[in-house]
Amino acid sequence: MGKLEENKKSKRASLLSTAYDLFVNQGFAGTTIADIAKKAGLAKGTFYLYFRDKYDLRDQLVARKSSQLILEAQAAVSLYPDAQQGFEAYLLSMTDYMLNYLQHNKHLLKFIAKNLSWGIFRHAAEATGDPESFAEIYENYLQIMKADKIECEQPELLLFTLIELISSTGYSCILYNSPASLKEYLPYLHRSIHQILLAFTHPAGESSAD
Amino acid sequence: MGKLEENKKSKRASLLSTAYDLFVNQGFAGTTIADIAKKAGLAKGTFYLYFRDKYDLRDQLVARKSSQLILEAQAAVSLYPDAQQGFEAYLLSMTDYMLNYLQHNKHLLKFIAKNLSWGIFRHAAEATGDPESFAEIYENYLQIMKADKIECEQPELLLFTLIELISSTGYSCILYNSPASLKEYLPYLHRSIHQILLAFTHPAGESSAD
Amino acid sequence: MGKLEENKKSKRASLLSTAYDLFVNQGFAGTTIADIAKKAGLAKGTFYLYFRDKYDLRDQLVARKSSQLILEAQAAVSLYPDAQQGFEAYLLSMTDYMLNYLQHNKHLLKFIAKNLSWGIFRHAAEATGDPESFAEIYENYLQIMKADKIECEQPELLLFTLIELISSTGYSCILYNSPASLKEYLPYLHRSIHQILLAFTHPAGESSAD
Amino acid sequence: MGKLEENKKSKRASLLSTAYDLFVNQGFAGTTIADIAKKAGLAKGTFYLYFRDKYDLRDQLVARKSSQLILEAQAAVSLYPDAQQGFEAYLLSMTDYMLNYLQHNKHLLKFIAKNLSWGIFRHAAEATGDPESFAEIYENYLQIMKADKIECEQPELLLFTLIELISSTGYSCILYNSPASLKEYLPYLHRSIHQILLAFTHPAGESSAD
DNA sequence: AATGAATGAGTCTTCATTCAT
DNA sequence: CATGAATGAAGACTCATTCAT
Repeated sequence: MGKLEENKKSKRASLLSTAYDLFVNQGFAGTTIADIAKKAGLAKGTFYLYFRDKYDLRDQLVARKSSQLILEAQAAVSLYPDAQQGFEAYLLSMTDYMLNYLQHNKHLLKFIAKNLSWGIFRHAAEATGDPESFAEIYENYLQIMKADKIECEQPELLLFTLIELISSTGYSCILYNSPASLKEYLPYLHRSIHQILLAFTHPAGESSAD
Repeated sequence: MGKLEENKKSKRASLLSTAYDLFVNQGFAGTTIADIAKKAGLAKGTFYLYFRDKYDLRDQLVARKSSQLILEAQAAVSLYPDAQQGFEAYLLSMTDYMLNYLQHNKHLLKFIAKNLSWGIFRHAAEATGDPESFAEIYENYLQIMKADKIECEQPELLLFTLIELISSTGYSCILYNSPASLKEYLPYLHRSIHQILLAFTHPAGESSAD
Repeated sequence: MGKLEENKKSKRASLLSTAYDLFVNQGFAGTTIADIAKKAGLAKGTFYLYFRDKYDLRDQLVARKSSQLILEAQAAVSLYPDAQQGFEAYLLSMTDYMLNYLQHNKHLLKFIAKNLSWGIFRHAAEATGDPESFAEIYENYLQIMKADKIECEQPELLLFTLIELISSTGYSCILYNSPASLKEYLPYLHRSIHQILLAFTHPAGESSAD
Repeated sequence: MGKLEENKKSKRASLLSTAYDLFVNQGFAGTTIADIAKKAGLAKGTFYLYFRDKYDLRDQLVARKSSQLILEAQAAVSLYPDAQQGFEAYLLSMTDYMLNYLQHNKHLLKFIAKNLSWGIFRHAAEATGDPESFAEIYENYLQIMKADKIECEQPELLLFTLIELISSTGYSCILYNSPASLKEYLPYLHRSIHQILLAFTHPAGESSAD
């Protein structure tokens, strides 16, 4: 019983991770269900016991991988002394960590960026095997904001703005080196993030910036 | 001779506009070369006389449509009294115009956003039937900046940053109403743009902002 | 024990009637074992405890439904004053009753007609849950013939001829209105039946017809 | 040009005859498009250039084969001295010829009988490569009737009745020997045909029979 | 230059059946 | 007896691309 449940879970996980490998190496369109099933050591028909279709699998994967990346970044960054300096330092460290990671995993970047959208992210993150992911990410984020005594009326919109900016500019710089390499662009991205923070927050003890 | 040249041009244009209609209504994957050729009144094989393949066509189309939208926005906005107030006012007007337009042309938004990248944009814009488009857009932009006596070391990076931010957040708000509707998000987008400007420019007679 | 036996019987019956509903509504090929089992509240594997395969089920069903229709017709018709007038009147009433019924149950017609054959009919009718059906039908038929003092050397061949004629022409008229509607064709069918009777029987006190 | 047209026609014919062989030997469901194409020496995709789908092919085939059988029978029978004796003799000869033929081509019988219906017959026969077939058959039939000076108000319904009776009883007798072998049943079928003729016709110089 | 018939690899999906629990 | 997860063969159909005409 417990055995069976576990078995199912492991098969699902196997399918998921196998598919990820293939998507990332051969592209979404270039990967067939047969490929996935075969490499996962399952029958093709079994695939459809776990996912409605190829697209269902993709969306779950995008949300899952995005969450993982952010969570990993949060975990790694929490150890940086720099990142302890406050909310902004934390955000910049996160940005650097993630973009650096993506620069070394261009396939992941391609996969995520082409398919990610805030909606899918929230929805799928909630509807999936890791329903806690998004909540966890958001909790961490709020907590650090609070620890720094930052007032922000729309923390979600701020996060959204940052994620969209970072991922879309990162996509272009890393994948096409256009209009600049990541290295060249990063300072400007940092400054932009700094400024956007000002647009959304009332730093402790001050009135609205600008 | 001139006739023949014209003939070719008109066929190419026909293919392009037909393909756009179909991509926008049935999606890229849902549109076949046969569909395009038939609707354009040409034989399937003829398609390959004008485009290397389906992807070539798409990329040219994305660049073309993006340019058109921006050029149209520039033209329209140049008539606004508001937009005459300076560089920032101009950018905000442009933003409003384009997002409003996209909100009423969601298919265009979908098509552009999924496939647009700064690289493709620059490259294809240059390599295409309207080779002047990108240059023209950029010229206008620089001119207005100059007219407002704004100093900016990296005007291209600024433009890039703005376009990426606007299009990626717009995509989510318009198409998914997530995390907020466009109407709700717009004030924050405006503020973000304002702040990003500060990050990139030295307004006349001042030292670096922040 | 008796309980258990009953249980099995009821499951079998449930499978049978569920399958019939589905076959009739979605067609034989359009119905899966999974559909049947699910709707019957049983597991897929259980199906195979009761039927050898999908075809076994179908054949049993065809025979069962055909028998039911004829038995029902016999029962209904036995109450008609008309049908008391003799063997021919009885056959014509039966014909009308059945064709009328099938006209209002086209799905049944389709299902039966496509799959019925005298062989399956006899065999399956005997091998099935209602092994008496065919015998019962045939008994009734013989009895009425006898009551009318009709001599017939090959009553089974007569019945066969009539059933085949009625069902195949009925199929076409009802389902396709081709070459005529049932209403238009019925008079001719009646006449044909009348004539076929003459071909097979020696009405009391006469020598061979024609 | 003429070459190409011919080429297409021969491919279509090849597909048709190949499919027939396979359907008849492996059954309709047991034959795949791949089988057909391969055996016809064409690519799988080519099949779909000539037929909408498997069912389209089947229907055309059924109509074609039925027509061929009848036309062949008409041609063969026209040489019989017996068949010159009049309309009834002609019909009986036709019946014998066709049933005899089918007894030696049980696969054809199976294929035709399971799928034939008067509607498909007329429609497909008209819509197909041999648009004259049905018309031709019917012409012959009318002509012989006329030559024998037979009056018949509904010649089409008569033909329909006969075809349905002959094919459905033949099916059972030949394929299942049930309720009798063809040999045993044939005399009764003859008598039935004779009688049905009487039901539909006013033989020259007489009033309605019976 | 233009055509469109031909290709055939590739796609997703279905489903009867088995078997470990 | 009953289950339903797993199977995997099988199938129909698509379509970007090529090439002989």
